[in-house]
Amino acid sequence: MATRKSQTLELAILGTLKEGELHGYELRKRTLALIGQVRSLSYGSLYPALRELTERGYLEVDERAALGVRRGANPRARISYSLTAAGKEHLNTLLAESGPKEWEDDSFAVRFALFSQTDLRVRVRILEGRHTRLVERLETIRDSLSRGRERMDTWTLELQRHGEEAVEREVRWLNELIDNARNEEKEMNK
Amino acid sequence: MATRKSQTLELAILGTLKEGELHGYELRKRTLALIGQVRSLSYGSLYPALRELTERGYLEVDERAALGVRRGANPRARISYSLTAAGKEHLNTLLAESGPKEWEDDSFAVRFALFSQTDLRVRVRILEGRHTRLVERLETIRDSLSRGRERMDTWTLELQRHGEEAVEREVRWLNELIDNARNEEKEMNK
DNA sequence: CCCTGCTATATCGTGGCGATATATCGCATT
DNA sequence: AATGCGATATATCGCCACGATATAGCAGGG
Repeated sequence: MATRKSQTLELAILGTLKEGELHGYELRKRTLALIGQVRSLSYGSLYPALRELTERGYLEVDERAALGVRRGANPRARISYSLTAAGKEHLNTLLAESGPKEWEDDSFAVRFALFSQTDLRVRVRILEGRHTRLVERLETIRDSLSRGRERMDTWTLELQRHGEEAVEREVRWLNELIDNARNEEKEMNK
Repeated sequence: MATRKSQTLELAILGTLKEGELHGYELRKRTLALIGQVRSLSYGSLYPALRELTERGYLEVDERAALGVRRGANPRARISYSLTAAGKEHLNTLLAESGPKEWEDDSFAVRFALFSQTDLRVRVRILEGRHTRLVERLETIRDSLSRGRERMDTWTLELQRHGEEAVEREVRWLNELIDNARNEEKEMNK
């Protein structure tokens, strides 16, 4: 069954917190700066996630500030969160993964944004996986385009054509990144 | 407070059904063929939506088949849905709208896919709105890129740069479409 | 000096996704 | 002829994450 709760959000939070302690509001801004183009992040997801991560022992909160808020003293009192030792460990575990989930749209963006914290070999595997995933998608689109060439509506066709080009662009982009990463790998082995 | 239930899904269903009656399974395939690159559509959303649209009087079902299924006779018995008169009217109402909602990612894709059923003037308004929306997004990205030029992580920067180019591409695409539509408008007024 | 907008926390309703269940049909494989 | 897989077809269920909403202090511009 495994936690169906998106590890993506979990990873985004832990990865952002790697730099140092932050309060919720600032954390959200930073995370959105990382991946705001692709994902959204509302407080309705953030705060419950923070609470859960704290319960699991991956985060610790600034207790004094927290008490202040609970007493209703000041709604602007910042509650700072920071990674515990277990949290750092868990973050590294997540950063080492490179399964099929990692190359879906949402997850990939987060993984990519955290590449500077990611091992070179894992990086390459993720890029390659994403590449394969997109090539599959290209095939699907092209099948659909050639099968329904005449049956299909002009605008639907145009939309798919535009989508196809967008995927092609991303594939080319990935090719460059993979090349660079492979060269970097060779440099290291010298 | 006004149906918070995404009109997008509603419109996608009604728009697909415009062509003629369909059963759920086929309806899902067709709709995904239209906008599958951008949106997803699970049965967990589709069937409840079909039920609700039927209750609101916009759809009618093939009763005999429906009874057959309800009796558990044949789980593969097709239940066909078709637009009622009220449904067609409602579809036209939705197709005439061109508010700020219509140029968000999800909604725009659906509206675009249904352009052949959409009035030329509404088409232009939606394209222009989408254009404005994307230019805004470009500004946000560029701000973020120039503000944090040195502060930001290499990979985050690279991700945003790539995102920026994707948006630029879509803006150029829209420019072409808007030009074409404007010319078409002139042709008509001659 | 007010009032708009930003900082900052938090919860609530619910829509839609992904998983799951069930069962039939067609086609290939042995 | 049996087996078995994948596609067809319907439907529900748990629950996560979004968007809305509430509250309130603070800063700054007009």
